[in-house]
Amino acid sequence: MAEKLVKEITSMDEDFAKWYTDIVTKANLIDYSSVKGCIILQPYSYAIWENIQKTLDGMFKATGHTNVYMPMFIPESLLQKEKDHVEGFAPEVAWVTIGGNEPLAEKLCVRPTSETLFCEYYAHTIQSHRDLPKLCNQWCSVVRWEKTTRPFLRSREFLWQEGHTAHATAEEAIAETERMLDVYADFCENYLAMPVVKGRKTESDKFAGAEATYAIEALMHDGVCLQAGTSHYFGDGFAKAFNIQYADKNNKLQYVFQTSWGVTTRLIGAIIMVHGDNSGLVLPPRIAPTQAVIIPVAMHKPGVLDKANEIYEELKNAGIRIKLDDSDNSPGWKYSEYEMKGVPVRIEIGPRDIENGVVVVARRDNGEKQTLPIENLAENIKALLEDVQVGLYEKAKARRDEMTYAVHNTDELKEVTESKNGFIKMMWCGDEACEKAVKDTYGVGSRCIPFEQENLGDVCPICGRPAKHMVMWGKAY
RNA sequence: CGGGGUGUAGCGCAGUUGGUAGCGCGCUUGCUUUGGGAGCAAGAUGCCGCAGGUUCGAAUCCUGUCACUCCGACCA
Repeated sequence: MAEKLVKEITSMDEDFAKWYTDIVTKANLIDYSSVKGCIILQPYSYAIWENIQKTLDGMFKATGHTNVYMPMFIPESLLQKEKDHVEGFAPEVAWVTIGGNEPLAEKLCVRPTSETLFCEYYAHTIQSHRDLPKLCNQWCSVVRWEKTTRPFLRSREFLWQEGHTAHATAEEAIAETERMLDVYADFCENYLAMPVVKGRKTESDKFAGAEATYAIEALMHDGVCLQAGTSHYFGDGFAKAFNIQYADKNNKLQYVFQTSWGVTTRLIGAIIMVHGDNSGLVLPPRIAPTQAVIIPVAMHKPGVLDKANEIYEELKNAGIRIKLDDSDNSPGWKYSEYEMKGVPVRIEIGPRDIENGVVVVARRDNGEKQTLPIENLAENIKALLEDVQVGLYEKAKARRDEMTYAVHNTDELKEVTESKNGFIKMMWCGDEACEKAVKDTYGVGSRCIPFEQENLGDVCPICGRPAKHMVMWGKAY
């Protein structure tokens, strides 16, 4: 009854946008709230976020960072201290102007990001070179009043983490910026099974107030690019605007050098669009709230539920995030439900299996079914989860590579941009006019200047002047 | 911010020339079922997005408005 299964969600090849919104609602990831662009994270997507949080938080702590919490309100005067920063964010800031029944003397911005708050804090607490480096992180939500919104990818309020650090030297701050980008790339590849391209943003695409912005870029199933995380180097620009100074070893006052870096619940959108298929979500085992689900078949028959519970206990004790669904829905219903929810492994157990001392195991990534002995099941399931994790990464990487096109001249650029989506590698002279021309004429923007450069020619295909970098171009969410 | 689409039961949708609201799924109860979204029976559920207007009478026609959604331009 394959027809009946796919009827539930739109085919990703027919209408990718519809497929995406079908999944976020039908896999019970989100619900829409009554405020545009503000989504309800249902238990299932929040559980994914908690796993992301837990893992990343461990990685931040391992690199010496500590968590803090800043207020969610920023006085207008504080936000305005750094000119580029306020200009970049002003168009999408939400303001609080009334407290209780009284108009406020100074309006308060609902944080779109917390650089200014951290700067105020650092100005208060950094006095000596002994106070450095200052390595802080914050888990919170921020608000950006977006005009067009999409669940996870662009909402008006979203959850994220923002790291903010202050260092004695520029070199140290730059090293921090790069280190945290590496942490993000490591996390995306090893936990989310999502290959990323590390690179630097062009001048026009930098974070408001940054001296340099680094990013990891991922490619979605439809060939559209997604910025999955950013890491910014601020130089001493914010320090000068907020007067963050320390006394160095010679008792001379110096400005600090700062960084910030963040990833958001957008990563959940990325997981959906990198791994999902026409049966629904597909979750990498290392991030899946439920790694394996046990579905008892004919569970009213004697011994079935007992055996299912026995297996449940064994797998749970082995450290597998396991769920036993003994609800009275039919087995077929459950198969579809957990496929929709992307649970990596399904374990079926019925009277026939019990008789033979086996279970039927199906993997979500490729649909393969196999029969495994109940003996040593935990070991086998663990190995299988590992297989799925690696398999998902390999599959995503192969697809990304397949959808990455090296372009050497404008004819090729025209041909590629008119016929397909994907990453486009092409040389660039470094002039913003050429960057804009690519965007205006061919509809693709610069995603980043990858750290891993290739030489695809000596000149910029747009203007013919000497090429400076290979740039990754593409359409983006 | 431009262009389209949609608002009717929890969800998905019908609703004819205007006559006072229906179907499927889901939900509740009971029995039978259970290896790919089970069957039968009996139930419950409506500010027809909101506000005006036309009319004896509006889910239906008119005006306004709000929300959601998709496609573009801009942004995590």
